Amino acid sequence: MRISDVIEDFIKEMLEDDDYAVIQRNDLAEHFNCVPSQINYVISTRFTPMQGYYVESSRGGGGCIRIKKVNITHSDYLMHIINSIGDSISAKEVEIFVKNFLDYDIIEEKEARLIKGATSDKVLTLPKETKDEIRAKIFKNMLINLV
Amino acid sequence: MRISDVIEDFIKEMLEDDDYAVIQRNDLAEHFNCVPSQINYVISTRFTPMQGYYVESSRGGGGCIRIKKVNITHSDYLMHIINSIGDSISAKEVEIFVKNFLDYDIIEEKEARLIKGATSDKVLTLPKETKDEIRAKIFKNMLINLV
DNA sequence: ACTAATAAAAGTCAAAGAAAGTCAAAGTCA
DNA sequence: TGACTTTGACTTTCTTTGACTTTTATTAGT
Repeated sequence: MRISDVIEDFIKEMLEDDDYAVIQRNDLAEHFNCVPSQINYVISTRFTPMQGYYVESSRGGGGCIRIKKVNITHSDYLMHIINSIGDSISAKEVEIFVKNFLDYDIIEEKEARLIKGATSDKVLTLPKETKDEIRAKIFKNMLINLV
Repeated sequence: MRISDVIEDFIKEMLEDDDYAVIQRNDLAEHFNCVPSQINYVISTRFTPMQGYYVESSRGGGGCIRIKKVNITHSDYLMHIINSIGDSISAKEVEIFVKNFLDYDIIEEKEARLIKGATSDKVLTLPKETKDEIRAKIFKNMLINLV
């Protein structure tokens, strides 16, 4: 298992007990025996606003990073996602969304496979830009049907 | 015995014990003394969705390939449908299929909505022929992932 | 009490490293 | 000879690492 995944899980466990996960970057890095910037990497790839997290931090003595999971209803969350998706989206981005939907129990395994199946690169045999645009339309329209 | 068959058996044995077979391409290749891309060959010829497998992978440090055997329930019927669909299909035809699937309890309401959402005319904003071709690909790939 | 210097955080960014993916040429076998 | 298999060079994606920067708190000197 990747160190990034371990750190991700660690933070998510903290969030199960508490509303906020408050961490000190250097301590956490030392705890997991990695460089401090690895923590930034984890946060910027796994705790983004798109993924439903709110992150604050302060520097200097006693500085720390505060991570909060914003909890809204499933349908609000979906609407928020739908509105935030632009005219174009990559297969990878769809996958990240789907993973989150699964994590939040918004969809089930089978539905996840349907979404990925409908938006996969294999299937959308079109020039790059058209492909990402059509994918965005398909994805959004599927989500609307889940709300 | 071909090396591909040996690798195939090896993976299938893993799947007997576990739900998922998680492999690292390079390790496995080294283990069987072949080039890494041989693993891709095995997967793409013996572990396709049509054959009842679901494969995911991730690149980069710690990357791996996850292979899952999906439980095929209505597979015969679905396979028959998938094979009978040509290279092109209209939205209307998809709807008829979906209605039948619902009648026969092969899919659920939500899944039906996802399929229709992904294949609707308003979403596939492409020239007529391309549209019906892409729709056929999407529809078939969704069905494959439904088994 | 008020600076100035120092220390203690966190942030940034790009290079290096570690996987997996692709594709086409070459080989094999019925 | 045609379909399947093997091979390998090249590509793409993601993670890890580390040097350098910025911000903030603390402390020492007046």
